[in-house]
Amino acid sequence: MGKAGKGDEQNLEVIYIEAGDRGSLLFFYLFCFCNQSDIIKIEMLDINYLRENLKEVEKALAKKHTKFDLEKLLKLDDKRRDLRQRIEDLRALQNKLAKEGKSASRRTEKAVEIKNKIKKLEPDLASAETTYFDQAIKMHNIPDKSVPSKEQGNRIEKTWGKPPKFNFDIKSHEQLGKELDIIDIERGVKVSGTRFAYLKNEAVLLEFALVNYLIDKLSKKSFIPLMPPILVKEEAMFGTGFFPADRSEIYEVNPGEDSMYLIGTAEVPLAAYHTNEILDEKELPKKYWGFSTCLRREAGSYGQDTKGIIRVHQFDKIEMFVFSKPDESWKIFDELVKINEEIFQELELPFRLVNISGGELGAPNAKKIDTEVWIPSQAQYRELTSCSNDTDFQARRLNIKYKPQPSNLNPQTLYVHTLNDTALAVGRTIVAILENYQQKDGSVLIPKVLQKYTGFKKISKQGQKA
RNA sequence: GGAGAGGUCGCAUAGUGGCCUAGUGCGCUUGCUUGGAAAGCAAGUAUGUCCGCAAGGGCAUCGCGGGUUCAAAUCCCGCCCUCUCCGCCA
Repeated sequence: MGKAGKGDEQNLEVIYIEAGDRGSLLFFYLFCFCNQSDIIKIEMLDINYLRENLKEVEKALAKKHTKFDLEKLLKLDDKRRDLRQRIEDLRALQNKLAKEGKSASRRTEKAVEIKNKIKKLEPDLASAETTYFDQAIKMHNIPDKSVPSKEQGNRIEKTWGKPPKFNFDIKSHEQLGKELDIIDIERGVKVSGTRFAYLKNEAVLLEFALVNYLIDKLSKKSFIPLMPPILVKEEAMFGTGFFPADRSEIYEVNPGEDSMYLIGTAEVPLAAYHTNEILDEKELPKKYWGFSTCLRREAGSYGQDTKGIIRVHQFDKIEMFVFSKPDESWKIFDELVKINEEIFQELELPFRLVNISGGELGAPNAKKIDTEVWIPSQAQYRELTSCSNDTDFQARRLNIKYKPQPSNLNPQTLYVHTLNDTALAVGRTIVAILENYQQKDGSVLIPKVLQKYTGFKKISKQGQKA
């Protein structure tokens, strides 16, 4: 139910329609109110940490493209804290009186007075919570020290391999796809509209070969395989940070009826897998990989990548997702990037690692390393995979914790850290293979590591397998 | 799509306005006992937040949110979720 919808036009519209259907404006207000108070309980950020490290946090957030008024946030916190304390004191008194009064079994003037005082203060607290929440929800994760600022821009951390040299006029993947009869964009558009395509013949086999190659690879690294649902509830979208920020990217199914959302990445159901759980420390880090079809509206990207299948509404992806202890997450981050490197080294595709600057970092990310692979027809490196450490940002919203083992006297639960990393964006990898492995005669060789999975070594014009 | 049932501590259950500061059983932890184990016995067994050096204490949470009341797990309203049966179906 419109949980993350506060201040979101699209969502308000949905609510309004529903309210109209039932012909009640009152319903509309009730609906909105329930909306917020439900999630308002989530502590989206560590306000005490922020309070104690204000300067540091300010400095880190300055790397970002958005400005944050931390002073205001702290003031709003002070206000709700104060009101909460006053109400709690009154309640303590009320509870005491109720206990004393049970024998008397009758109302006293003092009890009524306290009751009324509380009733008067409660709306104030509710609005203070709401104001605080509205401010807090806009906060981004705090970028790591190693993240370049917006001004510095993305930083290339490493380059591997060299772009291939061709002694003939190269073709783009859409050209190759059409001539080899393995990618059918025209009919994709006919059936589903722009940014849809059919894979056909060897491209289909190549897709499954890539997937199988990766399953083998990840199985050796003790990841737990998951086939997640691709339709999720709003809580999952909110918890992973896609709502409210990237709402326009998400397909909604039967608005107002089912209000389900199609995932743009398996990250969403993988992250939400442990929602509201306290994990056993001994099991951490918990590493998963999930295969899913991903659906994205690509709203506002009209001019970009209009040709080919680099940017489409639907594609398949294998995503790695890790729940870790806070002090291990950066080590795991490096391990994940290492896997990205290994994969492209084995596929023998030239790539570079890019440390994404604060200017482009998503709200949940503390750091992000993209792996960009050389795309010959564009004569540039393009993003194929993306590894992020979201630290406790998602864990807070999804309420995923663990209890530290050395059960000292007062073992408090802590939020886990979450990391997500594309293991394989199947469509874009096919693009990279087609273009980098193309031959003068218009055929395409298959990377050695994949040949045992495809069963053929070459895709050629007649559709003959070599 | 039609008809019903239900959501209480990790699990299972009790609880229909104040003896609930949520009982009991199981599980788990620790201790006693033992050559060791089992059994037995004893104690403990949630989360959040606030105050406090700590010990400890306040408040909230019985699916969620409102309402009634001096007092709500319990009564009223709305919502969410789960399950069962019938129908349809890969």
